[in-house]
This record gives sequence, C-alpha cells and structure tokens, in this order.
Amino acid sequence: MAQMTIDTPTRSEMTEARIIAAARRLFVTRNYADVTTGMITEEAGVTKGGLYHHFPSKERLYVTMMLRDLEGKRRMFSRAVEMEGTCRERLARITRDFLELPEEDRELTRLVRRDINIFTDPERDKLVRAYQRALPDLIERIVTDGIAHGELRPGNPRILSWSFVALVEVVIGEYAREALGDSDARLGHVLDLFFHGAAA
Amino acid sequence: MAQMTIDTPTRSEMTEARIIAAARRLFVTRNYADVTTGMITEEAGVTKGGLYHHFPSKERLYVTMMLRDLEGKRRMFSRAVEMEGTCRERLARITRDFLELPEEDRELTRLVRRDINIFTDPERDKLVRAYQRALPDLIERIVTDGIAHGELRPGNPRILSWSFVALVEVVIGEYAREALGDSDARLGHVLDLFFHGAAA
DNA sequence: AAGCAAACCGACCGTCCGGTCTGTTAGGAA
DNA sequence: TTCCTAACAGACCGGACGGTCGGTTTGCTT
Repeated sequence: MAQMTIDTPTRSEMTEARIIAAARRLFVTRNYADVTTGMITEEAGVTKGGLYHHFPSKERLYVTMMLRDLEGKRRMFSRAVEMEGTCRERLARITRDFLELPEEDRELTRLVRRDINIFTDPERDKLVRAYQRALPDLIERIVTDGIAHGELRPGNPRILSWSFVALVEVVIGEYAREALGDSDARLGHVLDLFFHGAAA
Repeated sequence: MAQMTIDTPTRSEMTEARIIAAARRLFVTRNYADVTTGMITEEAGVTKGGLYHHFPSKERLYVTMMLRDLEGKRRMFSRAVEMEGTCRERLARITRDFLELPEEDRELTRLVRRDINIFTDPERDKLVRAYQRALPDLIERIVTDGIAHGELRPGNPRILSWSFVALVEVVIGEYAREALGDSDARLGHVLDLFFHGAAA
C-alpha cells in the first residue's frame, strides 16, 4: 500500500498523467478560456468521459496540474537554499536551475501570474501560496541570509527577492538569448545587475 | 471641419467615449474572455445595437481602447525623454509620472502584457508596437544616452530598459506601498537598485 | 414641417463549451 | 470462468456569449 506509488503505475495513474501532460502543453500556449476540454481530451487521447472520471471540473484539472508542478519545482529549488556558499553563489545556483529548465517548465511559472485572477478565493489562494513556496520564498531566504551576513545592503527582503525574480524574467525569451548569449552569459548579467547595478 | 475635434463633441463621440471608458474599467479588473459585451453595454448605458454601431467587434473595441490609451501615455512620457538632465533625473521623471498615474491607468499597462497572446498577428502586432512606443522605447533612449555620456556601464540598452521597467513593476501594488512608503520612497528604491545594485 | 440619415434599441440566432448520463469495456478477485 | 467494480466512451443538454437585424428615435438640414 505504502509502496504502491513507487512501483509500476496503474492504468488510472497513467491516463491521469497523460491528461495532465496534455493540459500542461495546451495551457502554456493558450489562454485558460481558450483551451477547451475537447482540446485536452484530443491531445491526451481520451474522451470527455475519461477526463471527467479523473477530474471533477476543468478548473480542478488546472489547479491540480499547477500544484503538482509547483511542488516539484519547490523541491528542486530547495537544494540551492540548503546549499553552503555566499549569497551570490546560492542565487546563481537557483537561477541556473531555473534557466536550464525545459521551456515548457519555465513558461508554466509565468502562467500562475497570468491566470491568477480568473479563479476565486479557495483555489486562487492555493495557487498563490504554492507559487510563493516554490520560488519567491526560497529566494527571500537567501536574500535574508545575504543581508544578515553583510553581503547585501539592509532592505526589505521580500521586495528584493521579487526584484530579483523580475530581473531573471527579463533574460528569458528569444531576444535576450540573441543579445546576451547562453545561460552563463545571461546568468552573469542578472547577477551583476542585481548586485552592482548599471551605473558606471 | 479641421477644428471639429476640439469643440463640443458630437453625440456619437460621447457615447463612443462612454463605451471605451466602460470597457477600460471592466477589462482592468477581469479577463478579456470574462468581460461580456452585455457587461460593457450595461456599464456604458447603451445596448448591444449601440455598441455594435460604433465598433465592429469586441476585439476591435479592445484594441481601439488600448491603442488610444497607449498613444496618450506615449505623449505624456515623451516629455521625460526630451527633458534636459542626467540619465538618473530623466528616469526619475518618467518613473514618477508613471507611479503617480491613477491606478486604472497603471493597471492598463499590465493588460498589454497579460492579454497579448489572445490576439492574432494583425492586431497583436499593433498592440505590441504601440506598447513599445509608449514605454520601453522611451526608456531605451534615455538609457542609450546614459551609456553614451558614461553614466551607465556599456551594455545592451534594450535589455537594460526592460530590466528597469521590471523593477518599476515590482514597486507597484499594495505590499510595496506598505513596505517602502509613498511614491518618493519607492522611486528612490528603484533608482538606487537600478544604478548601484543591492550589494553592501 | 417634412424628410432623411445617423444613432440607437432589444429580441433573436447560431455556435460553442463545460458538464452529465447512460452505456460499454477492461481487468483483477474469487 | 464468473462477476463485479473501476475505467472509459460519446451522444447529449443547458446555458451563455458574440454578433445580427428589422424597427424606432433623435436631431440636423432644407
């Protein structure tokens, strides 16, 4: 019973995974409202009946998919928080982890901020909290340590971590890759700008 | 004929303005798909017939509303570009102009980035270009001057201007107001972070 | 006052979409 | 093999939404 989750998945688990994977692919490229359940079932190779056997509604499917992804990201990014090293080294680690994610996984992070307003408060709150736990909270802990150790100027750690996330988001996308180069170059740019600013 | 636009507006122009104002109010708070034409007509005090007499579709209404707003912003922000002074002073001016805008006007700027993916390329391109002209292009010109005059380190001006916009967006919203204080404090925070970074 | 075009009304239509429901199939237990 | 439940199929429904269209009002011209 306890080990059932680690051996071969059941048929039910496999179709559920197929549905979630299809939903991920579609929600990344199109708006929530523009992704129909018909598109999801077609992409997943099931029918309406199959989908609604596993998920009670389109909204729950979306939320489940997102929460599962964010929990995975949280576990991954937590390694950078628990790592030894300077504030800059730890921020570099978490940013590199993020930049080297597959594009679909990166884009998914933007969905939370994009679609957060279309849900009402029981589900909305879950999504916000899961996102906070997965990324901003972790960065905030690194930033707080940085301030405590004198590496960063005193200031509001939450605002600083949001600022850092915002700077990272800038170097995602096609133009930044052309202008700055590979992951290392973009990573260096973000860190230099965040730590030392743009002044000469 | 040529001066007709500056004296008392016609009935047609007034209802058109009412419709656009209603659409603005609604689109800021709700998703594009979640704002129905019925809600717009109710808010504007007209009926479906009235709305579709002035606009051929919901999409065109949205685009017209947005383009009109962005053109106004472009004219306003252009004053900071044409102003004399250091790079920091000019960036301060444009940022202050932005921060002191009514909340609805500020939020509207975020709509472009939020809803840009739901339109297809003839209209989508118009929106992107109008937004570029209204804000990032102007900041890029200031940043380019700053690099030329030795105030900023050499670097890609477009990436830098996007970074600046991203930092400004962080200090919008309720939490930043509580944590940092009034417009002046938030403005100072953004400028300090952009010019000198967060390092001690 | 008559005429006329623009402005506006609001019932209506076609479509589409989330969700339901009845039925069928697979697959393990006995 | 038998049987029973979970898994899935797919036709169908209710409703909402964008857009239409024939008719009515408004206000300017002559």
